[in-house]
Amino acid sequence: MLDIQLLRKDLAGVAQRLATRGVTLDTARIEALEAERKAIQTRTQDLQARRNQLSKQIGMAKGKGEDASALMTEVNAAGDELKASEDRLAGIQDDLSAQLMVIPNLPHESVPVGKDEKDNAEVRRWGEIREFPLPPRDHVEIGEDLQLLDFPTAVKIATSRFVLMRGDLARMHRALAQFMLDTHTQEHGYTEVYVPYLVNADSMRGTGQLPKFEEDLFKLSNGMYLIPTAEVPVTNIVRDEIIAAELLPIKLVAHTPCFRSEAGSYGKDTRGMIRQHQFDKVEMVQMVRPEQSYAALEELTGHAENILKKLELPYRVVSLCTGDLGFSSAKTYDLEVWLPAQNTYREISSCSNFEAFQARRMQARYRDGKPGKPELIHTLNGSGLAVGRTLVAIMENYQREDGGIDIPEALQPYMGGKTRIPAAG
RNA sequence: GGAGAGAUGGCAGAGUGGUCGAAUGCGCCGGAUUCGAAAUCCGGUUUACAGCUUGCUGUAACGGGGGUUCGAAUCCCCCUCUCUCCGCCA
Repeated sequence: MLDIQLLRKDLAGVAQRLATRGVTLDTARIEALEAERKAIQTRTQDLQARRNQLSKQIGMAKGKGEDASALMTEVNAAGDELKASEDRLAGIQDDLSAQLMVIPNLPHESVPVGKDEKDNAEVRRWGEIREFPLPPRDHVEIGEDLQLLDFPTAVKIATSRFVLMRGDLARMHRALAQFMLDTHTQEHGYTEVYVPYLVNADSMRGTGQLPKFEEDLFKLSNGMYLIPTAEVPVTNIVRDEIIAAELLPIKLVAHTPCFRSEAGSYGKDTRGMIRQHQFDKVEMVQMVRPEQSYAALEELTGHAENILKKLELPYRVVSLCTGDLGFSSAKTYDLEVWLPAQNTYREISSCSNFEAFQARRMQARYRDGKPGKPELIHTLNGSGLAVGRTLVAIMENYQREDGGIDIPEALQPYMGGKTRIPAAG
């Protein structure tokens, strides 16, 4: 959520910055609503003040045993107008806040201006792309040949966009999550948290999934939602809290399943594990002082990169352009891992600074100990990493000509010392 | 699932229709005392929003929503959550 004060002060400027995201702000409507709000609110508060004053006098008069009927007549006379004024004000404020809730964040000045993913700016590359003597096979072929990856059975149990893993592949999937968690907690200073996988609507509003993106979520019959990312439960830990300044920055990491309806992605990535309704992810979240959030974004992105480096997977870092930025984000770096079978880089992590956008929705603030009002914190998060896609990347980059898969050295301790998933015999 | 109790400020906990944003205690901040500290004493200490002379004034908020009333923390209705006992259960 944007700061309403900013919209009042510089509506044209806000509209201009939103235009770089391809969003058109109905400034005339907002201006009209805001003008009416101001008039009605002032009027309402004056009427309330008058009523309070008279009611207090009635109380005092009755306390002294005096007749208060004249006062009561007076306060009754203004009753209808007050009620109408209050109702009108509530209506306008609901309308304004509903509009405010669907306005995306303003891009940071360092974000490249562009229309869509084609305008994203590559920041750096890391790692050497392996040469294959024969055309590299994709993870589906590799996994199915090994009989460790099974899509038809998952479809039978559930529906499409689910997967069943067996044996060493299921184990490597688990090992990856453990490896990531250990790295972030032991080397990067994060505290591991275990969180609910179902959340309420308030939490979804807090991080920005609601009200605008309900169709992307799985909603349960009791009104709760399956989390699309650990960002939701983890970030909402600080909702409605005032944090002591010395506790910042807060750095949390969680491993959770993620559930996405993938509405609107029909026909996209239908093959394999790239786009699933259910996938695991290790997510880093930071809550920081505002002046530190951009340094924190670089740091957090580096933490995600570290995982790829340890696994020796080639990747590149991309700064999303204004048109490709997520709803709540002010700036996002995507990490894209090399997938040899697709002969391209594919997103494996997304690291974002939300500035105060989520904090304002969540009323997540901190206090310095200095006098004055508590201030909104800044929130960040990033995948560290998407576990399923990391598994895909390993399968494809570490595939052997005999059909087996080498296990990256960093992962071997988590696989009981095994160095390879052997070819099917 | 059955029975009961409850939800008030950072915490504990009073308050059952009127000058209550809310006693008291703890905590926290400032000051006094002290060589310094503890103890003690004094003062301060919620948040959001609005208006304008930016420091004041006003409005709202006692789990959430609705209602009664001139006036609601207090009365009524609905919802949510928490706790205790019993049952069931990973």
